[in-house]
Amino acid sequence: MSAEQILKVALDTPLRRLFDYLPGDVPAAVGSRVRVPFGRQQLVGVVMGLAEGSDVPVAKLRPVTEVIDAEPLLPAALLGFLGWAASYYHYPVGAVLAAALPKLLREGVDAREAVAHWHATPAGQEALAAGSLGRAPKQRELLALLAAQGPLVTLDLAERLPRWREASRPLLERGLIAQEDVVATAVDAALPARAESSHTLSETQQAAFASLCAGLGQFGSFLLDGVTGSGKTEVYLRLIDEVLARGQTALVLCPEIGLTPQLVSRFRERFSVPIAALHSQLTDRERLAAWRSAACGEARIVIGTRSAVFAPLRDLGVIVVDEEHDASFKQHEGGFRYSARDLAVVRAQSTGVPVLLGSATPSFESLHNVALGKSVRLSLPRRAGAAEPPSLQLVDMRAHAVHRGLSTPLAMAIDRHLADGGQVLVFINRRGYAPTLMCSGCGWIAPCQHCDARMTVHQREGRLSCHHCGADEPLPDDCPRCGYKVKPLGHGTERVEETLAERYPGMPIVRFDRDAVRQASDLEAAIERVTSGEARILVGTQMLTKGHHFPDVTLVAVLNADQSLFSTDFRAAERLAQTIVQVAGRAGRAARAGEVLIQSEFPQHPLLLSLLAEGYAGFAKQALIERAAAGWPPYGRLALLRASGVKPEAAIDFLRQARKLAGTPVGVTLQGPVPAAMVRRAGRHYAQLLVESTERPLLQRFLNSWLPQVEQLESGRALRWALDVDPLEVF
DNA sequence: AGCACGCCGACT
DNA sequence: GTCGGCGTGCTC
Repeated sequence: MSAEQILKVALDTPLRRLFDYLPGDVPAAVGSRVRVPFGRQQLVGVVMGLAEGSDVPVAKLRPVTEVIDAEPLLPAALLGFLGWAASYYHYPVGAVLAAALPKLLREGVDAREAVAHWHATPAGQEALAAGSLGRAPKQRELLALLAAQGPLVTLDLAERLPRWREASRPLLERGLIAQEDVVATAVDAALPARAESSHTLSETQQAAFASLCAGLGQFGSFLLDGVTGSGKTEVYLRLIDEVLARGQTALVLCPEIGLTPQLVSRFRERFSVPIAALHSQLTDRERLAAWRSAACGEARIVIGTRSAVFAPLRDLGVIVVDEEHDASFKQHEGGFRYSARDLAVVRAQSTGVPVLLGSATPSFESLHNVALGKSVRLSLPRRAGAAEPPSLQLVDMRAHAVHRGLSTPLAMAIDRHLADGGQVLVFINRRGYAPTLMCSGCGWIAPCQHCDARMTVHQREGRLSCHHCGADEPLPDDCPRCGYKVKPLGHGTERVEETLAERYPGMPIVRFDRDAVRQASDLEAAIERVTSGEARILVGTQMLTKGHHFPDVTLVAVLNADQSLFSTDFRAAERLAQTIVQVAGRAGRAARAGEVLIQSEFPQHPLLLSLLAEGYAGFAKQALIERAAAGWPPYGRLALLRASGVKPEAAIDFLRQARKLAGTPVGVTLQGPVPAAMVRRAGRHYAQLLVESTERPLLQRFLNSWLPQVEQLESGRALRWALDVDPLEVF
């Protein structure tokens, strides 16, 4: 053992460096949490490394207060992965660790489950032998039980001796029994029984499954490209069963399971092993329990949203990312901005296990990786059973009368499908009654006081609300400028629901949007109304494009496809195509073929034409050629420096100085700074500076040298700024 | 980020 | 006469 070692500790501060500490009385291992003095406070940090010396003068070093974990909390592999994530996203490693750990662990609670064990003390044994406690039968019974069979855990006691807790108190006080916290150690799970499945795999499912099985035990990236209803989940389940049989565990990432408990219940039905679910609706205690369960090897499957990519599974054997195209895998605000999908691939690579990305509408990144040979594409082209794929058709809104947002052909199609007993799904990506409130006299439009945005009309609530900052005010009757009557302009889900209710009196309608569906139970109730056949018309937003199948829906109507057609963002077309294909996939699961009508003012738009003519794959091929020509991702690599300040010019000024610091780097282009698409949001002024490169290493090298300088800028102190590596949106 | 210290207005 | 506003400076 060498001379005293210096501990390199990661702390949850915005400072992008480690802090050096002298060891305390107890040695600390890399990966363990320590409590350390930091200024005037005590913080919990993680030991990232041990060193012989320190660049900091010895006099400034302080000893750690306490070593919290006797064994490393984070195994070396996970710690290395987190460190990689910190460097790739240029975010302080201490803050990355904080994002990866449950709050209670961040605060220093024991990472291991302490289970109370009760036993009879020698004094208790004597008292029992002496026959005392004659007048306290309950106490005597408890003492006898513990003397004969102890130590027993709380759970066992509760089972064997109801109301034992009361009896335990006097015994405890008199020292006749004692309680000892025993910490649960690693669980060595027995190999589970093979899961039974009533499904027979189709030929293509079988082929995909076979390829995946052959890939187990080593890194490999697979794209499971299957249309809605083609049975992707069944392939996941089979693969995971295989992994479990090898004594390994599985990590499944999916978008927003809080609102979609179906996936978790499907896993629970299939597998007998413990499953931990990690999502945003857990309490701190539940999150800690799930984390512990994964860490000790008890949970064999972890299913979770974005942040579950950091879950500490033991013997990880496979990572599955369901709906990998989904934007919710990218954290794009707040602190640590990362892509859980991309990190899943990195984690799989460093762990040496396969990663399976599934989607009916793969992200362009994933398609590109297939083209580069970095990923293997497994296609499930056919729907399970005999169902026909839905037919997509455009409705030219300029060529037909449009009444309250519904064109005549669309309205007639709805009539027809309802008359035939089908269900109709109406998709409009806008909640509220109308996106605008306008004065019919002077043209005044209700603005948000804090954003460069219009207030959305919520008629039923009688409110105006801003969907960007949450501002909320009463709905006025008259124009505040000229006093003339105001009226809602445009259509949202609430208004479409009203229109349909008037057109089809008595026809039950369900609305799916954030206003109508606030929690999981609302969603389940709404889905139940649809699947039971009670509801005939579904109106909703994005919420309708995710996860749920409505087999009796025979018509899908897309009301406003045009919004994204002319967006300045390079990813808008990809998004629109994914949305249309996903919502179209909700229909016609059963014997009846689904019909999909898309209203557009621009039916000649190349994007829509290629999507209709060649489907998502053909559209993607075309759009990828355009991306390549423009140098956008996945061909180029981006980072976006965003800044916001209360003063209008502060953000731009800061970014100008940041750009000046950059000089003229090789292989890297800077664009801007420019005001953000929405300059003012929630009272702050936003601007951004785009950094582009054709090569990821060049971009990384530049950021490594540039960011420390940006950090030193005086002008950055008074405002908020953040770097977004691989941003999803660049407007 | 916290959490100090540090100098100028309205209150018991 | 104090309580407290948030400006700037530091944290191994």
